[in-house]
Amino acid sequence: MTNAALPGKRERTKQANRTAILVAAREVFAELGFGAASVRDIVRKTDLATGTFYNYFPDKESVLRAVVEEAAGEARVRVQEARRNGRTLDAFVRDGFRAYFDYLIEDRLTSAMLSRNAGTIRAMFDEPSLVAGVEELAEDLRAGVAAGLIPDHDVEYMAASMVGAAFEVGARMLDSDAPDPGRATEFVSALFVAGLSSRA
Amino acid sequence: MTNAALPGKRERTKQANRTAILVAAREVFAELGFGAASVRDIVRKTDLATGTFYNYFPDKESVLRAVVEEAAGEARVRVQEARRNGRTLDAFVRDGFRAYFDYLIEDRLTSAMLSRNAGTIRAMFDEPSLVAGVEELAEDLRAGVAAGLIPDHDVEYMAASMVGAAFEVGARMLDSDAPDPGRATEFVSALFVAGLSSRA
DNA sequence: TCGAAACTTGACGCCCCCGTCACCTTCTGC
DNA sequence: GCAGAAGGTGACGGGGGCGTCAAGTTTCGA
Repeated sequence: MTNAALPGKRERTKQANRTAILVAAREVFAELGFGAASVRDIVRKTDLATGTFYNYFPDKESVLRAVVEEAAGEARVRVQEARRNGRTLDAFVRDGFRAYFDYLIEDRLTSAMLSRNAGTIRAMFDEPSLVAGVEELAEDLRAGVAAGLIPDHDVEYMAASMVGAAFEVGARMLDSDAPDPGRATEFVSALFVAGLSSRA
Repeated sequence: MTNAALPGKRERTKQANRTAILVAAREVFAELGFGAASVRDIVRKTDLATGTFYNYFPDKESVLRAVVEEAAGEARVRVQEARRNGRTLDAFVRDGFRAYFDYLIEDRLTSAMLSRNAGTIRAMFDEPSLVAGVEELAEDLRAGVAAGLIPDHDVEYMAASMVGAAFEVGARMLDSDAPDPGRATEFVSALFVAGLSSRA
């Protein structure tokens, strides 16, 4: 009866518990918002006991950190990979937005949790980059500028406006009955390709 | 000794208390976030007693409603007025953004409170318009389209991306040591004027 | 097979918040 | 100047969260 993975039961349970907490936390934070959520709310969505929670995380905030790290990490990786392949301004912009919108749709719960708590996350992790990936976009933009792909304008504001627009348009897209990432991508891409290239 | 306003003392005190609660609440919500804030946190910032709070508002949520209504109302009025005067696409866009960025700087505490709790507010008032004024912008854009001022594209996404970009760029602007609304306005305006007019 | 180590459990003590309400102070109109 | 109304006050009962820890259960390795 050892049709399980290689690691011993001990290890597997640990992993499962940790994951259960993370999953429950994501739900709770999405529904109630971080501030209103309690450790007990999370534990209740789990079949663990209160005490067990504290074997895995010292407090509510740490769980948020873990949840956000996981989620934002995934989103950023995808978007960044998509962008890396762009050989033209158009591709760079379009592929990045597309990856982002696709992710929003793929993991609605996580994106709901992130947008619900964006303000808190911003305030908590003083690297605002973590939340929105603004800093990384800025990096990529700088690289693009250096490569002559992108006109040299205020990169900070460029990144900020792209992230802001994507966030808000993404929220609208998710609100609709039949989210269409293609349309969202098309809209935002056209906007920025024109807006960025036409600068004096 | 009646050098006060016309209304009786009773009335004046009522007004003062209500305002004191609103002011305290704004601070508390900005610092702690709505979810983590308690009615007592608010009351403590005031020289009123717990019971008094409940003479003015039935609960925490109502205060948030009042605070947001006040704040968002002010911001929207300004932005809308600025936009109304725009006779060209350029003026419409530029004046609106300028009014928004000016307001951010003028009332930092309120804007901090709004951005800190944007997610909660969105979730709480199902009219997302209240928060961001997206709907109103969309209205204005529609009017602009009808008047031939603005090219006819997806107005919803147009509004969403403008609001999102303004929000994010505004946040960046406030982060800097010497916030420059002129620069922010210039950047975002150029982006959207180009982006919006160049559509096929 | 068995004993020790690893982990889980949930009750416990402490703390704080909620909304109320009987009592007191202040204002107002006569 | 006074009586009654309006409004302020803060202690109170009830509820629930927090983090801990002694006792119980499971896993592991020899």
